[in-house]
Amino acid sequence: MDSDLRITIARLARRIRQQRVESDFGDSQLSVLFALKLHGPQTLGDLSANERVTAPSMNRTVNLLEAAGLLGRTASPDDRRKVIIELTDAGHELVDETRRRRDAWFSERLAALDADERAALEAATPVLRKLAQE
Amino acid sequence: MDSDLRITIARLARRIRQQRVESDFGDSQLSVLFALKLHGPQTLGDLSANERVTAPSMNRTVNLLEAAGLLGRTASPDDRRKVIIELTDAGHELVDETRRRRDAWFSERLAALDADERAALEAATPVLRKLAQE
DNA sequence: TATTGTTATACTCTATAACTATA
DNA sequence: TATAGTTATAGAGTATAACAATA
Repeated sequence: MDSDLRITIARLARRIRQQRVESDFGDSQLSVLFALKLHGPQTLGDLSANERVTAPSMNRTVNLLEAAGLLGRTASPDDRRKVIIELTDAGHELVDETRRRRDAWFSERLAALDADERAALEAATPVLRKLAQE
Repeated sequence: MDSDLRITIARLARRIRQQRVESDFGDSQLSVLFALKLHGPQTLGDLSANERVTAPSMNRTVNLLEAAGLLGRTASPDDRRKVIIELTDAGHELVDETRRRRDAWFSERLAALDADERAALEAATPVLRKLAQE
């Protein structure tokens, strides 16, 4: 039963990811933009730790996003080894728009459920969030 | 609220994926092996359709798995354009072992939940599965 | 002609190892 | 020396376009 839920989650996540509009950025890029939107400016180390990705990997993603004009780097005033990364206005806009787009597919699916099914999902959401933490 | 659940699922799937032992194969490779274990021998077209991946992409994954000795190709007797793909004994074994390993992390998390939380997950599992389909 | 599988090519995301600059 | 970030390089997974073999 455990693996039943585990596999179901993996498959659903895959289906969500596949709902990608042509002009969308990749999952990792969006995930970084969302993290910056939610938690504000962060160093590269913060980002890589929170996304659980190596620093070089995060650096590469940040490079792409910077080239796309969605975020900016500024040296930290107190420790010049550190680099503060924050969203540009375009970055903020893209997050908002992307969220709307990604929700569309998922909302349609939810709308097709009955009240009991939706209630079950609502009750499970905080538990799933707890599992995802740490 | 919709996007809350959607993002939670994406994050949890990511956490599960990260619980990967060094010797593990990638998600896509495992997913193919699991599909073959569950539904038996299939053509490349079947696999790519069910995994919702293009044929060249699936072909590449199948090549890696074949080279690793986990599955084999045989020409279909009735239509020689088709190629039947099936698990080798080593493939079957690997699926069984991998399932045990992957469950370990997830089971630990589930064990830390209380009865209500587990009940909420159990109730939500069929709904999540429904969302993941088609 | 249409379908099935394959090869060629390219891009994203990931990693490890080695390097630079700062503390 | 240690830490923060970066560059170099490599491998997996994805895609589209073009091709071969078979129907």
